[in-house]
Parts: sequence; structure tokens; C-alpha cells
Amino acid sequence: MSKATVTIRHVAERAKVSTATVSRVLNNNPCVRQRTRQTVLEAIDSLGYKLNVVARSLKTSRTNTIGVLAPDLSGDFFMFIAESMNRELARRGYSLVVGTSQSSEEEEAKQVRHLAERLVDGIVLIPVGGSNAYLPQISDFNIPIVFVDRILKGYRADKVLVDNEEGACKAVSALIGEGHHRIGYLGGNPEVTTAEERYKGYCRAMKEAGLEIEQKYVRFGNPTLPFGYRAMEDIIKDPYSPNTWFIVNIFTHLGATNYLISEGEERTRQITFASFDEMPYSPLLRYCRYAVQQPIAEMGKAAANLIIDRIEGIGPPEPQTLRFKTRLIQHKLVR
Amino acid sequence: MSKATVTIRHVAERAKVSTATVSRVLNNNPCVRQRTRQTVLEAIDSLGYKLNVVARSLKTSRTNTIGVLAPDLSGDFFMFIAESMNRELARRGYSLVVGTSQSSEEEEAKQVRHLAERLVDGIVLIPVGGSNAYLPQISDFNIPIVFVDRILKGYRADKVLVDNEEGACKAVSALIGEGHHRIGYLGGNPEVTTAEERYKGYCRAMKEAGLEIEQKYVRFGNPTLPFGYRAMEDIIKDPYSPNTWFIVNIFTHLGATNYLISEGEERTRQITFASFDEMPYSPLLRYCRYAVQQPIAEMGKAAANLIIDRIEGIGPPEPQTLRFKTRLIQHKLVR
DNA sequence: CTGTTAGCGCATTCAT
DNA sequence: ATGAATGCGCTAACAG
Repeated sequence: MSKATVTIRHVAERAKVSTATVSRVLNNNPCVRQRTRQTVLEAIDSLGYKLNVVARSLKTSRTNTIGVLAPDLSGDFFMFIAESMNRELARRGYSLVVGTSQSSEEEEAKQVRHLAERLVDGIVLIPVGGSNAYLPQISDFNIPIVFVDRILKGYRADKVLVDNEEGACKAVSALIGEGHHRIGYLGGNPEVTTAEERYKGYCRAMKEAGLEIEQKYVRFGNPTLPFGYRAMEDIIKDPYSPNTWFIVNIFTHLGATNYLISEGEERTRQITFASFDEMPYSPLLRYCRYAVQQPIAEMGKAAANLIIDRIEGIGPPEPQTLRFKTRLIQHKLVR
Repeated sequence: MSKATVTIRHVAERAKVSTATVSRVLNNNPCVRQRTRQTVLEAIDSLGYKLNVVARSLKTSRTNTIGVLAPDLSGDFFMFIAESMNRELARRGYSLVVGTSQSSEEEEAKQVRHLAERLVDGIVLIPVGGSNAYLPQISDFNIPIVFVDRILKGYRADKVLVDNEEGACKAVSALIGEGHHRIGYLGGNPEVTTAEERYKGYCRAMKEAGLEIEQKYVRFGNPTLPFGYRAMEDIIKDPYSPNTWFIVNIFTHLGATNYLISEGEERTRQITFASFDEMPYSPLLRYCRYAVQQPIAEMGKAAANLIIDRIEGIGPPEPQTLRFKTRLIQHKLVR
């Protein structure tokens, strides 16, 4: 029943050639006569031979596996990234192993080490924060890394980013163009590069329009659903707070909206948001006038290709930074 | 700079023991004198030795990796499963490699083969459909499989499921209890076991209440967002259609809701849904009176433990079926 | 073009 | 309790 593993050696015997030749056929090495190749191929499938990737890896010290490490997998953004990466990786013959840092830098460092020890050929990293305390460690592994969405400052590596500043700026400008003048900022801690850039964009739009930024209504935090919820709770309690807000990402946005929905107060009718991220459920976000859409699928695909090219030594030796443009989406406000 | 890989051999030399002893220490083999173990351990970290998992795998033919294969990663449900699985796997020393079948049975078969050839120790499978045409193939691999959410009929394996019938039944009953009498069904093709069971639950609730099921308003399809959208478009065009619907899952629900929102018609005020799945954005689903919440995190964790136990030969030899209870969530309808 | 040979790094008999 | 020797299945020189 259980087939005793058939190896390259059996194939060789069956085809009356050496194991080296079989190996060549397996690797599409052109230095094999057509006829020989044919014989080997026949032996292979008459025997039902399957290549043992582990043995190959031991020789080549390459696993054709790449690791992706994200703060968590359950966020829509990261999972779309993983999905599109996986598509492209599969197309190029790689597998994807996943890890999560649970938004902890310590865990992140541990996971990077763990992945590297699993001998993944490369790591796509969405770092938790801007701190680079453990950078020396990861350089040690001597393994290619590609950053997506956020970066670790001071680490030379390929990067896949979006134009956060411009995206935020356009969204805020659009609000201003519709007559909103007091616009608050609900965002992530600016140590994270992404949040920092979006904040800059917000500031730029305000400045260009000659509007004042009320520091009291610039709120930083860990941009999660609970943060958005509680922040909005606070804001609504303050009768002088602005009715219009720019929100740094979808989680915070979701939290803020959830709060407003659970409170039936009159004032919620006045609220207007612009926010980063567009998701399948974005039409349901009642206060969302503008959404900054990121080309997530392309980003994942790009990350996959960057890391593979780096591994296979294709492409420029210099680290590349790909900055994708965002798209501003206007929503009808149905209340 | 680049450390020339330090192997078990170097450690052995440094500790003045044989490689066998080092190996024993690495594997916590008790047959090592305490003093010797100490020496080896010191050698290990003075040299910065790292175990090469690939070499180990080649010997043991185990990779400590398990594969998960889902229709796609971009759905919240599957991603939550993967997330919680990954947590538990990591805790028990395993890694997770992901694959997607893109909702195609053919691709699914291919991926199972691919994963098996990568020598994953086990596969957690969320199959696309009920067809089991390629079952003989996968039995060949002689590798443990655990089904999650849905099953392939006729394949003996561990299963992690929820009580779909009861969940659906309770939700529909709750609607009935609030005075809804004409309730349609918007669901997935009943070849998928999950959909089939939910449909049964719907039928049971209707029957128990003595209500008639209008076949015209039982709609099957591929339960995706576009399906929900178009189905609702159709339904709304029919003035005799019911205002109350049970929906098979979150994607369909999202599609249906998106349609209703984009149409500002008067009638949408009358619409009420009950649906499977509760997500972070569920409060935004305007027509959702009841949601059937699945214990996703526990399911992922259970799947992880089942597959590992199977791999490590722990637990009962008989395939197990874990049926988790659902929870009915009531939402306020804020319109 | 093809065969011979020698490991990759580790776990594991079988001795001792 | 420890060591010597063997081989997991494959690839990569090097010869021929």
C-alpha cells in the first residue's frame, strides 16, 4: 500500500543511466540528449517518482520558500497582501510560510530569527514599528528582506510602499474643497513610518488651504479598532470638537464608525470622515466621504517579485523602493 | 562577515565529544551525562551554532510544517482560521505554509499534491466543494488531513465543524419569533456540506413554525459578494418577494447589503436579514438583525491540535469530528 | 553528452 | 553514557 519511496537512484537504474543524468533532466539542464531525456521521463512516471525537495534543499541550501511576517494575519490589509503575494510566488515556483509578530517588536525579532532558521530564502516583512533595535541581528542572517507598507529605518533593503503623504493630502484637500474647515486627525503613532507620512499629508493639505491645525484635535495612538472607538467616544463628548476627521486607516475608521452607530445621537448626522483604505465593506462606512485606496494586489505581487529577483540575483544590485500611487474614492453618504 | 555555517561537527570538536552526543543533546535525549550536556551547550552558544532543520528533515522525513489549503486567503473567515491555527502551531513548534485553491477543485487537487510533495507533515483542508473525484489521489500521499468548515464526503479524516443546522435554525426561529412569516433563503449551492446543513436548519425552523417555504424565494448560488449583490437586485425588482431573508454567509450578506445601500429605495427600509458569520464590521450591516457567530479562533486552534496529534500519534486512532456550537447575536437595526 | 564521486548536516544503529 | 560509521536523496564538480 504505502509505496516505498522511489528515489532518483531507482529512476536511474530503470532508465539505465546515472543519477547525475536523472538530476539533469529534473533540473532541465540542456546538456542531455533528447532521447535520453525521454527515457528518463518515462522511467520517472512509470515509477511514480517524486522529487524530494528536502534533499534538494540540503544540497542547494535553497528552499524555494519565502516567509512573510506581519503584525497579524487577521487584518484585511495584510491578508490581501499575503493573498496576492502567494499567487505570484506560486507562479514562480515558491511557497509561502507565514508568521505573525502579534504587533510586538520582541516577537517580531524572534520570528525573523525563526524564519531564517527554517531556511526560508527570503523574508517579506511588515514591521511593527520604526524601532530598529534588533537590526544587527537580522543583518546577521544574511538573507534578503523586502519591506512592505512600513519600513525599519536604517536598513538597506527593497521596499514596497505607497505614496502615503500624497494620498492623505488629496483626501484632506477634497474635504476642504467641499467646505470643511475644521478637520481633526485620528491617527497612528508617528514612529511608524506610514502614519508619519500620512500625518504629513494631512498637515500639508491644511497648510496649503491656509487652515489652522488644532493640536487638541490631532490624536495619535495604536491604530486599531478599539482605539478608533474610544477616540470617537471622547471626541463626541467634546461639544467643540470638529465634525470632520481624517482617519489613518481602516481599523481606526471601523472603530470610530462602530461607536457612532451604537450612539444614536443627533450630532452623528454632522460627522464626515476621509480615511485611508478601501475594503469590500467600505460602502457600509456611513460617515466615509473619501477613501484612499491602495493598490494592494499590485503591492503584494511586487513584493513577491522583488524578493525572488533578489534571491535569484536578477535585477539591479541597489535596493529598490517602489512607491505606488493611491486612488481617491468618493462615497455617497447614505444616512 | 558572513559566518561560514557552523555544524554539529564543529560543536563536537569544540566540546571534545562525538557528533552523536551533540545530536543527543539537541534532541533532549536523556542518555547524556549532565556534565557532558553542559559542555555541549556551552560549545553550542559560544560557536553560535544553529540547527539545520533541512538536514534534520532529510533524516527524519518530518518537516514540522503543516499546510493549510483554503479557497482563498482574502476572506475574513479563512484568514481568522489561519491566524489562530498559526498561533497554536507555533506554540507546538510547527510552521504554517499556505496555499489557495482559488475555489477550483482542479487547483485544489494540484495544491494538495504540491503541499504533500513539499513534505508537509499534514494538511488542513477547507475544500472547495463536495466532489471527491480526486480523493484516491490524496489518499495516496498517506499524509494526515483535517477538514475544517466543510468536508469531502467519503474521506475518513478528522473534522472541525460547527453546528450549521442548529445555528441556521435558531436564527430563522428568532426572526419568526419577531413576527416575520415570509422568509426567503439566500444561500450557497447545497453540494457544499456547510450550505446544505444551513439550508436544512432554515427548513426546519420554517416547518416547526408551520410556515410555508416558497421555493421561488430559495436561491442557491456561489456564495460570494457579487452573488449576493445580484441576487438582491433581482429580489428587489420582484414586488412580491419577501422582505425577510436568511443569508448563508458573510460574503453574500455583504453583497446583498451593498446593493441595498446603493439603491435608496423606500422598500429597503422594510428589509431584514439574519445571516451566518459575525465580523468586526458586522455592526455596519444595516439590515442584519441576527448573526450566527462561529467560534473561529477555537476552530483554528482545534484544527492545529488535531493535525499535530495525528502526526505525532497522540490521541485516539479513530478520526474525530469536533462540532462547535454557534452563538446567536442580536443587532440593533439602526437605519 | 554522460558517469563517478563526494558530500550537504544530521540522526541513528551498533558497538564499546 | 558515548563514539564510529552509515546513509537520508539529491546536486555539482570533475573526468571522460
